[in-house]
Amino acid sequence: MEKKPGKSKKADTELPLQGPSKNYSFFQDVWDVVRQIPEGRVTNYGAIARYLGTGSSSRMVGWAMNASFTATPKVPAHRVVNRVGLLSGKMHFSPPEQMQELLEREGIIVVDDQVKNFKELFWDPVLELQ
DNA sequence: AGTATGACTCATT
DNA sequence: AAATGAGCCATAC
Repeated sequence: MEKKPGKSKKADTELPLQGPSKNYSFFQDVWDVVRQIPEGRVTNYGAIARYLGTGSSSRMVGWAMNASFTATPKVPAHRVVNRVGLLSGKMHFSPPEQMQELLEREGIIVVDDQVKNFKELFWDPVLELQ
């Protein structure tokens, strides 16, 4: 990935919302949301980011997941996939297959690292959590 | 201190 | 419709 300093589009359409940076509670907030994902359901990074008001910082949700392994109580990080239902974070599990295994244990079908029936299993915190 | 790199996503080409 | 570019911002080097 390249780094580009010049900003051109979309900057003025950004919403101010709450202050995201230097909030260490951001990780905690992410974990709290993830802990509320029901068994057998999944969500994605963008939805969590939107729910927390950080809109376009879905990457940071990924970082929060990366740190979630050390979190207590445990965070069901395996229930967070990318926007098309792909298990993009499986390589970060102890054995990478663990993520799929955990999902299948909850009745979720995974084929080719992708959650089947993703659209119906999708749990949107913005809608479900209010 | 500056560059690079992501468990991402969206708009534009 | 696939590929590219561009924001995002905490860590790593």
